[in-house]
Amino acid sequence: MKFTEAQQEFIQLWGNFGSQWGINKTMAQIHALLLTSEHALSTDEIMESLEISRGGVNTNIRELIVWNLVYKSGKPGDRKEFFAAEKDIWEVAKRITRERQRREIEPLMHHLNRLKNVDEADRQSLDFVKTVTDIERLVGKMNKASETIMKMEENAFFGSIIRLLK
Amino acid sequence: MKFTEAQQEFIQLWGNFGSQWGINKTMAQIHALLLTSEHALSTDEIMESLEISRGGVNTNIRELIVWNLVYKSGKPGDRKEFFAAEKDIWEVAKRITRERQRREIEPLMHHLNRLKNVDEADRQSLDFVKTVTDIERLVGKMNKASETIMKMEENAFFGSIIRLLK
DNA sequence: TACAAGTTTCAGAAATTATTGAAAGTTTTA
DNA sequence: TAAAACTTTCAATAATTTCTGAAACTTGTA
Repeated sequence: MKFTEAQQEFIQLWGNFGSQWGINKTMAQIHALLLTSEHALSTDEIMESLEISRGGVNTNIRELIVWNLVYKSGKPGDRKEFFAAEKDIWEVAKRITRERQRREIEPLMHHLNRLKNVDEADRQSLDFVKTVTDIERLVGKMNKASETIMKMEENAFFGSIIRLLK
Repeated sequence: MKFTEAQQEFIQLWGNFGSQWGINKTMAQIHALLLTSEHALSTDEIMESLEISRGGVNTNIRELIVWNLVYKSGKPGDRKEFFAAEKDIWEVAKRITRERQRREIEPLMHHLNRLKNVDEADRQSLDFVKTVTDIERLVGKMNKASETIMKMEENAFFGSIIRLLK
């Protein structure tokens, strides 16, 4: 399989997978394209490569920048903006986790916690509070676990460096 | 806050949260309703409670049954079907994990693996293979971690039982 | 300052996804 | 066996999400 062919498949795959998880398909595709591109690309190059409009590229790139997965990268002697993605997958995962934490987990936790103020005079409330509390614990653990994995990987990285230096 | 009020909020919350994660909103709402209902509900009761059509209830309930989160529960002397949800949150999480594993993670892993057959003569391929391999490792670890959490919880449960028996 | 090059925005169009409701199908009862 | 009670399906419709493209805006250049 040629590289460009594999890259195209990867872009497709990432796009579909992303949209199953509530991430805009085009955003995921642009991310995949930049992730597997040797150098930074201009808006026009992205437009051509993925056959999407200028507006689409712009909107999605900006969102990727908010997620801290993509950054602008100027090219000397060119007035256009070029874009490149963070390439370290563990760093990518860390940033996605961080953003979802901020956008989804924290508000969810907050709402769940509020729901525990249910009037305990109601008979069904005891079970309800237990359910809500269990969900809180579950979400909390899941969240902490993904952080832990990323930290472990960091340590593994340093670990191997240190091993090399010995 | 009254129980019914809290329950309604919970249903709303769960529905919105679900749809952010690629789960049909109505399905998540029905799940939330059953999760916090004392006894099994009929199709008509669900229709009324969530103001959705008969078809909608039927389709989504069937999907919840496929996910193994809800089961049919007959009532003696009544011809209607009643539905109830698995209440143990850790069991719920285990079943969701299992289903996503089957539907999403496995196909993703398979595709990623195939992409590693990229022609290494192409210069960019080396980096590409590294990226794909790293994603595979990441997804694998994430997946294993969620299994581990659920197993730990099981052990904690047995652990406390055993402690009680001593 | 005026023009050119590039970026951003956003109203409307298109595509996708979810929902309804009524007809067809199934099961139970008498 | 027929009718009643209930469930399932799915074409049509509605709601939501995404995308386009051209106008407005911004920035750099001469």
